[in-house]
Amino acid sequence: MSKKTEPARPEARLPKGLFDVSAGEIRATEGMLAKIRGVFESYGFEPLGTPAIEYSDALGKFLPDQDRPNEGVFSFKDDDEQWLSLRYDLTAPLARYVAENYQRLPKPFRRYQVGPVWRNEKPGPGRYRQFTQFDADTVGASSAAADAELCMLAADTLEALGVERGQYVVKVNNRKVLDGVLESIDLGGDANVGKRLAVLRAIDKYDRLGEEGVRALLGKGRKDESGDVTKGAGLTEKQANLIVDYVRTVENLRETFGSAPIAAKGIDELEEILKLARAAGYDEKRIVIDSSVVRGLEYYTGPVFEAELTAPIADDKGQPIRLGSVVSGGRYDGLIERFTGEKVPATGISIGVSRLLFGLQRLGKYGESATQGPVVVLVLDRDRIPDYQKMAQALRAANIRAELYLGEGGLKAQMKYADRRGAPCVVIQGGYEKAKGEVQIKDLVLGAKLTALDRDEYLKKQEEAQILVPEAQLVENVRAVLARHKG
RNA sequence: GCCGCCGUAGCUCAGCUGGUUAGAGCGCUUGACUGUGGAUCAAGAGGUCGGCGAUUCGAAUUCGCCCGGCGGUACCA
Repeated sequence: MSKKTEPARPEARLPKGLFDVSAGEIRATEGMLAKIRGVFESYGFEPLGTPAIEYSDALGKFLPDQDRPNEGVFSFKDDDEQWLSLRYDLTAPLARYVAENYQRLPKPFRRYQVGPVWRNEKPGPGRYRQFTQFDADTVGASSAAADAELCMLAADTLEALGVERGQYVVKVNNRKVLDGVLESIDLGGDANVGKRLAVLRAIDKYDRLGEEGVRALLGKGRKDESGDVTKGAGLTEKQANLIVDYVRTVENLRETFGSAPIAAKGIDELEEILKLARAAGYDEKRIVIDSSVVRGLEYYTGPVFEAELTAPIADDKGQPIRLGSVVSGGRYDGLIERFTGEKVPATGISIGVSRLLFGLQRLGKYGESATQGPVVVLVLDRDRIPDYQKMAQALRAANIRAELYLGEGGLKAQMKYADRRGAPCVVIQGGYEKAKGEVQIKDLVLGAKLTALDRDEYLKKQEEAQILVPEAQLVENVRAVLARHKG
């Protein structure tokens, strides 16, 4: 009876697709967010915050027939048996916000927003169940100028983050053109919804699969390297040819498809966006028309855009990585109408912050610069902790990151701790120094450079990295050490 | 979801066709060592061999199912 049953212990583990964020990553991300924010602010967008949780039906992911939300969103019921969901993007909450506050808002309403979003999907390479988006949207403007401006914003933002011209491209297309093309191969009408979606998905994969892959998807279907089969759209060869021709070239769009009124409208809009961008100095290396851009199938109604890094990116083993788009967006004129019944034009872009950061780091734009740790005040005499605390406080008062060693270890352990924290130097005051009213300041950065062969020599040299100063001059001497190792 | 590859210590891996108490390097803790990071030396901690079941006298090793990871693919607001 002496042996009690082990208490059931939870396993310390992280749900898949979610990640802890280290100090270095947080610093890198925050630096990046600050730059993005700066650009967005300069365009006049105002910040907005909305909660992570919304009613599922407001997000538009409620399945009325099944009485529960879409599987792709994390959902749960509140006390009133109402379905709530974690937001899966920042656009749906914006639509809700605008609809709810419509009378109060200046129109056009232009806001930016940054925050985590969640998707309950299988995680993959560069694909998580929580990730950060940084959005800018203009609500209440139907003009192509609003769309053009977002493309320019995307370009400016990437450049502000250090992506050079030629290392990125903003690609623009228009859903109306796509609709017109589909119509011109007799895929209009309700009967062809399935086929239309299949064709759009195939077009979207042109980048990755090339002409051959797309052709397979348009026709009978495609088998990938692992042997998995994707069903094709079942188009005739003639239809498929037209689609492939369309995707392959942006020339002669009007001649080929202009007879369809929707397509003509879309082409007008595309040309207008391009004209505005060119007038503002954004050339064809930065903003281009790309017929293969499709984007989300559910709500985009006109122009769609995406930006990608064109510079080659490789993983640790040197294998090239297909990063995908780092900015995406488009016009969604029907999203607010869902709530109000009134048509409100809107257009926006979304930066995939996590993915972009990954890409930037791969391109060497954003090293996780190991930030300098705090100055550590060592504890030699336990009963003199108040004195040590005072020294740490004096350093803080002088705007120097400093901490008292709070562990239990001996001097050696404390040195090791300071080393690991990346401390530039430590402050030491034992009985000898105290007696003379002095402190030792040991320069750890310099000390590390003096690693000699044998112990005696090492210890001797170590002393060179250590200065003895009057206690009253602690702050200025620490500051001198810090200055020595800046940058 | 589908297809493929992989699961042995904190990390990287070894363990031949089944055969005593499962190993190495790195890392970690302690000491040699003084009131001082590194190096060296010594000692130590750390493993349900992913889990369950089957075959067998005997399974880390063979087979089945499950779980997890990676990659591809599908879906993707």
